[in-house]
Amino acid sequence: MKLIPTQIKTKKHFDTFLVSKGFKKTRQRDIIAEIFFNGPHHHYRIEEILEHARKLDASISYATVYRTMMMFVEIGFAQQRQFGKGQSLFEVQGRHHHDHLICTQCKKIIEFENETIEKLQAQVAKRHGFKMTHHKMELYGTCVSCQK
Amino acid sequence: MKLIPTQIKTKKHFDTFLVSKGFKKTRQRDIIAEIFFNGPHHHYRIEEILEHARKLDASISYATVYRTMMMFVEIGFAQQRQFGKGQSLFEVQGRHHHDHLICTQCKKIIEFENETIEKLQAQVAKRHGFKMTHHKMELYGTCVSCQK
DNA sequence: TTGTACATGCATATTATTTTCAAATAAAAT
DNA sequence: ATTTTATTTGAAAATAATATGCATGTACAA
Ligand SMILES: [Mn+2]
Ligand SMILES: [Mn+2]
Ligand SMILES: [Zn+2]
Ligand SMILES: [Zn+2]
Repeated sequence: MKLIPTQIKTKKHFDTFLVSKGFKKTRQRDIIAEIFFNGPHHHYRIEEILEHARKLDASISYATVYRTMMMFVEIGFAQQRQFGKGQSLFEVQGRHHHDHLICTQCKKIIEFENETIEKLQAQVAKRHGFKMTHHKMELYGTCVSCQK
Repeated sequence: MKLIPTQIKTKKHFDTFLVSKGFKKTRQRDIIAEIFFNGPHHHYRIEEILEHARKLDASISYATVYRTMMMFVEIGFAQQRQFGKGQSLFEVQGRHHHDHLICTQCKKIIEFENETIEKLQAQVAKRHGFKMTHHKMELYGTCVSCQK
């Protein structure tokens, strides 16, 4: 069993993708990709990308951010996640698989990996005859700072 | 460490609850509770309850089913779940804790428990200083029959 | 019975997402 | 550089799920 280390998707990859598939490089896509791929954290709402984008170009619309994020997902450059209710969050594709710890108070998100749990999940699926494609594991609670 | 076996909530409990809290016993609540607590499976959409309810009383409204299900959740008689997108599913509260295997093809839901995974999840949370309140674990894939 | 607070049904509001379409524009063709 | 064209955009509207306001109806206590 070998693991091909999945390449982390970057803005440069996206630029290349656009050209190679005959899509157009636009000011809007450039700004959105810059924020999404090189921004300070890993879990963006469409609204947050929009806010940041508008600081660079006040005319950018929600629809364009929406469509660009959907394109990222479509072409495998982003993962779309739903934690609880509320809006979807998007994160860059290609980093190591991980799950999430979520503070219900301050909404802080901590990523973690646990190989043992992953193996047990695969076992459970197999035991029920499932061909597992993916899973979702979220641990909810209060983070250290919110406990004070 | 002892476990007080949580009592499975029943329609009878609900009837008692209504009386004890001064809420009214109505034809609508009776029908909805009957379907929810004594129906043939464990994961109901509001729309499904509504359909069944209307066979017994054609005038029952979506709003009433909605509010009744919300009441069940509010008073701890139901759990509300969101698998992927789409509508919420509701299941009776008080059965043993479990997680879910979901067939992405036929939407079949299989429940499972895995004590080892639960312990490891608690460990992960603790290691990050989290006071974990609950978690969500869903394994997605194709079930036996859908693999043929 | 009758009074009244609670519950219901209908309509409408919210929230997040998705699509439509005329106008704008990137990139190819002159 | 100018024209052509197909793609992309922004604004608005459509959709989908959830949630609420309000006039009317009803359970149930008096
Ligand atoms: Mn993440
Ligand atoms: Mn279940
Ligand atoms: Zn916190
Ligand atoms: Zn299936």
